Amino acid sequence: MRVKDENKEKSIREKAMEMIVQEGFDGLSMQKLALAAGVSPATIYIYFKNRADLLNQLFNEVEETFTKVTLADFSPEMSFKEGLWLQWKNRLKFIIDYPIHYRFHEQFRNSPLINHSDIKITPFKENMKAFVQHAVKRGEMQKVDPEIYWSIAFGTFYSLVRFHLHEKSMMNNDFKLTEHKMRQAFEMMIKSFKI
Amino acid sequence: MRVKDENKEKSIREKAMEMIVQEGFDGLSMQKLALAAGVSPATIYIYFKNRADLLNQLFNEVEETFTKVTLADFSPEMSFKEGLWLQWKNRLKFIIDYPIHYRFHEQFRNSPLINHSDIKITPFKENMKAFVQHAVKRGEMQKVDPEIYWSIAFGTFYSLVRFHLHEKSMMNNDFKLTEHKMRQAFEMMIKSFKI
DNA sequence: TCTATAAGTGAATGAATATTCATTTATATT
DNA sequence: AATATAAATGAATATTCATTCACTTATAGA
Repeated sequence: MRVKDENKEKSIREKAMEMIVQEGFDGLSMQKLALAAGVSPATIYIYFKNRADLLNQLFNEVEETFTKVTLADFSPEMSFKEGLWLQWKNRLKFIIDYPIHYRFHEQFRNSPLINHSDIKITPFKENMKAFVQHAVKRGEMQKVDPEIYWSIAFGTFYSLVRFHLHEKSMMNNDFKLTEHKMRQAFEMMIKSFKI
Repeated sequence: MRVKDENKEKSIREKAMEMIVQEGFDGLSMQKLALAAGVSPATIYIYFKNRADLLNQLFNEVEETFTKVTLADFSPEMSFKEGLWLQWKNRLKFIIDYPIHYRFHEQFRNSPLINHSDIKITPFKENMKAFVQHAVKRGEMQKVDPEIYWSIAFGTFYSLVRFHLHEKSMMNNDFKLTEHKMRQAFEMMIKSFKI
């Protein structure tokens, strides 16, 4: 039998994400996508059940990559400060290495599509839960509702990223959120957790 | 001459926002909108130049309301802590009083449409700039790049809101981010600014 | 080399899309 | 009451849409 050309699927996935990032969800039509990916419209339906399935698969792909990058070198036993800083660095790495993934993800999670989608659960939450439990046990932080320290630790980070994305264009490669500035923000933020 | 029926425009605006919040940008078609608003498709084009103009006008309307609510009772001369807390309360009020506006705004600002739109400048930034200048002069906070304290102060807030929106449904009226919990997060967050 | 089979296709389908236009309707002014 | 005028309309237009289908192509195993 004829063998599957993996470049085809990859091309479809890549172009789809690019189109969505550049033109939004209503900018993605199957025919335009097929054209951009150098493929027949019908071919898309070999790899994806339909348009919604394509979007869901893209989202899951992004989540997978995100989890992989973010958890690199991370261990729940790390000290609170060290672990959080690694998370910041990893997340920034993801944003820089996969800018289109990142923008697609931001767009998707703020859209109502997220409700209709069947998203896989990432191993992420459990990891972070254990991380905090260790930190509390060691007395490195107060015991408060998880959403509170989450919000301080990552809300600050993403807001910082956002500021840099809005001023300059990440796409034009002038996305320079220096480690120095990140560290400065981090050192201030981390004071929140002083007991 | 025949007089303009203001209910018609209001209905179009409201239904459009609802549809976008519920189904996303590609869920908004002019014909469905006309049907929902109880109006002929052609009527929409009396009030809006085209689809893009409609979206932009909606966004500007939201920004206007947002600015009004957020700056209520606010003065740049307030102490840093007091002023920030008022901002948190005002922003929460906006989210609770105008849930659809809020969700529309979140969706819009994360979409590529934001680049093509001609958005009016809000009096917001200048207000906040003055606010921080006063605080620095009074020695209530360190002098750092604005994006840093912005990120800590509001990144934390919006992240907290987001947590509550994802768990429960704001639409179902069980959006209960209590002032107590907000205050708890605020007290931790504000420690970042201790000199 | 032949064959079975899944990959891949271009053209077609009917539904939905944004926008326009000739026409009707309501009202402020005369 | 008559008129001028802009609001409002329903139907029509030409595109574009997601998806399907009958067909062709490539290749693994015989």
